[in-house]
Amino acid sequence: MEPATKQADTAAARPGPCSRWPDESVEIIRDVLDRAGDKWTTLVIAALQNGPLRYTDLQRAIPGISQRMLTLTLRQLHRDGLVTRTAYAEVPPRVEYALTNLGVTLLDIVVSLIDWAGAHHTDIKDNRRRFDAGQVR
Amino acid sequence: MEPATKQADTAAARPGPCSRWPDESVEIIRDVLDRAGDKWTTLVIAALQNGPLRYTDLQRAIPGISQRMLTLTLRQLHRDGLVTRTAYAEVPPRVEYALTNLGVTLLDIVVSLIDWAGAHHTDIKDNRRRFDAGQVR
DNA sequence: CCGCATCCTGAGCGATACTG
DNA sequence: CAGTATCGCTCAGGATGCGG
Repeated sequence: MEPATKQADTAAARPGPCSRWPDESVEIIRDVLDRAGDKWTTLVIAALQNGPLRYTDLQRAIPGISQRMLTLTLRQLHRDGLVTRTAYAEVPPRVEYALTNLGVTLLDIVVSLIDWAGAHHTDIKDNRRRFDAGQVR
Repeated sequence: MEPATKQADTAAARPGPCSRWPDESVEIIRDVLDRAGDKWTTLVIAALQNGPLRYTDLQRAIPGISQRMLTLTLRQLHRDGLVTRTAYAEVPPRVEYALTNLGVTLLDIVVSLIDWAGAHHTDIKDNRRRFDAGQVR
């Protein structure tokens, strides 16, 4: 497709996937990307798709998660403004987590990702099997 | 695999975000999700959006990646059938990587994610600053 | 030029026990 | 109920060097 001879004068502009944004933003975008694509983040966001949930409800909604990771993930999400944390001063105490508007915008993508995984995991399992059998093409 | 009879105690039948699919698939979906949301995977997929690239081109297109991670990520993607690996028996050798059809389906989501990060990283940076300043609400 | 193998470090994560 | 604190351990991943 592309002749490799253009590498001489492209010192200023990086031909990368992030080239749409100024260089300074790239780190942050990476950071955001890392957080958003994170395993637990994805699952927590998805778990909140039908409305607010309490801490223990979340823990039950996400089978494999440990207390530590749930707490950490929720704090990150709260810090980033993706979820709200509402503590009711009651006895017994009650804390609810819910998606913010920003969180909802991410939800769409997260749902897409989960759907994708659900739709193609069979193909992928198959591909892996074939690859492991004989180093295909 | 596992006996279908005694499974009741752990996370067998929990109403979670993945409850749309049979329980056996959940692990695999998790696995796929983990892979698909992976930092380097995302960037590699995005880097290939405009067509095939050679190994070193990919390395240049993704500034922070190490050889090890690039090799590993590419092998995973190849194994999962998301990219093709074509080695030309030339001197000097040339190897090109390209998205498969399956890879392209993931590309859409990956692009969405990157766009999302690009669109909201300012908000998020702001949110973080505010959170760190005083433990807001 | 392409890519794999090895070594090594430390961050991430799970398990457990403890407070408000 | 909703977290925090501490301890280990695994393993992601960077640096280096070799092989095709």
